[in-house]
Amino acid sequence: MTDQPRPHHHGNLREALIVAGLELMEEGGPDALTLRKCAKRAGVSHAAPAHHFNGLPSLKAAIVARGYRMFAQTMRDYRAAAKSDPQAQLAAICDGYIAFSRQHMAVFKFMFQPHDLANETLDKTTATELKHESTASYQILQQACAPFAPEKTDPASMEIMIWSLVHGYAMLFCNPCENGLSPPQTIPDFSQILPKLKLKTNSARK
Amino acid sequence: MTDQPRPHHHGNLREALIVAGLELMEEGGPDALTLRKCAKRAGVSHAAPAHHFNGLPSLKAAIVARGYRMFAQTMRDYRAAAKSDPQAQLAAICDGYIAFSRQHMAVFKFMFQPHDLANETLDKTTATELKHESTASYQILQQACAPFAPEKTDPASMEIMIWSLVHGYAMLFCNPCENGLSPPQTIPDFSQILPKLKLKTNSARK
DNA sequence: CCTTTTATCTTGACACTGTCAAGATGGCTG
DNA sequence: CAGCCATCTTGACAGTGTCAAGATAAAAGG
Repeated sequence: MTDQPRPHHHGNLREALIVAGLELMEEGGPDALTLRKCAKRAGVSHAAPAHHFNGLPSLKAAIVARGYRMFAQTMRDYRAAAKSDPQAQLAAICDGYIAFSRQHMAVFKFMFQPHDLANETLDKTTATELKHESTASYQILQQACAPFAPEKTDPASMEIMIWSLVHGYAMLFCNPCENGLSPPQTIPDFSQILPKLKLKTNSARK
Repeated sequence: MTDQPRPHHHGNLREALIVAGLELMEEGGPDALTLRKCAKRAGVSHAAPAHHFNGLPSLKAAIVARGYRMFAQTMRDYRAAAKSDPQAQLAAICDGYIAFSRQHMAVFKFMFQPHDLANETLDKTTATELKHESTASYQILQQACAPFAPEKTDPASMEIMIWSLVHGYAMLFCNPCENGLSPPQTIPDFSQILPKLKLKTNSARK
């Protein structure tokens, strides 16, 4: 009942601002993300965020980093629930990839939307956070692709092919089908597309 | 010499605003695109654009539409310079796709970045323009993919697979390799990736 | 030729944004 | 207890999109 509205020290403002930003984006699209609105939603003055993020781009980067964390976790969950053979593992990760893009479309769009950030204008915490979470996500995909890289070839080639495929596919659903390169009528399920690659494990013969 | 600065009637303000917007975006990134700056660059008062675009989203949509036009033209040029067999035609279109994404990276990123637009807030001219140019682009890809769709299957399946692949690949280069899902070291050329699909024409046997 | 209409642009204003500077608050270390 | 320092507030500024009202000039109609 002691309703002192603001204890002056929020306690965990940085975190609160990130989740406020996520909420705002899910509710009103990317342009609804605003420093002042985040501050208000966190119950804090309009200039408070400046002490945790060196500007709006840094807050955006932190949100993207948070998105990567959720993204990686989704893929891990799907992977854990699948069989252990390489095909099933890769398919599971792709399913997780696409599932995340549907469930958290706003964040997903925002994550892979090319911002002006990534410059050196980010505060160090956010920059390292972003780097860490994004490489963690990529490594999950990388591990799943490794069994399919033909011997004597750069595994990156296979990674990029699969990554391109699933990412491009996920991106197709991000536009409301009215503008942009909207595909014709119905889009086949990804489970019908991945097998077209006819992937073979490199150690299957051994 | 009769330097009357503004003839009050610009003559072709809509067009001038679009190219101004394209320039601004190439120079300073997506966030540098501003109604007022476009107006100033076109030599016009800050509220003039409102008479040609019903708000900033519409101007953005018009710029995207212009991007699609250049995009389609690039693919047509590449296609025209290639051999006439289906493999070469498809490869050429993919090369054009990727070439455009490199040469006009700012616009390319902007085109495929999910905006809040596409809503019904667009003025009719811009909306139909956008729809027209984007479907024209997709049809080019569609035609090139058609020969490879296995009979008795929905050709959309093959289109989407190839589209996903080339689009995802092109997207990989849009981030300055510091943030986002940056791939490891070196990225193989797309000419090494497309053949992995081992595409066969459906009428080759006939 | 003159008048009326209409498209086009200007001016001014408003609320909102990000960002900076300066001060207030309160927990922490010494 | 004193002082420090991270944290937050207040106030201000330039820049933004958007709206309303008026000015301008080209076109249309007699």
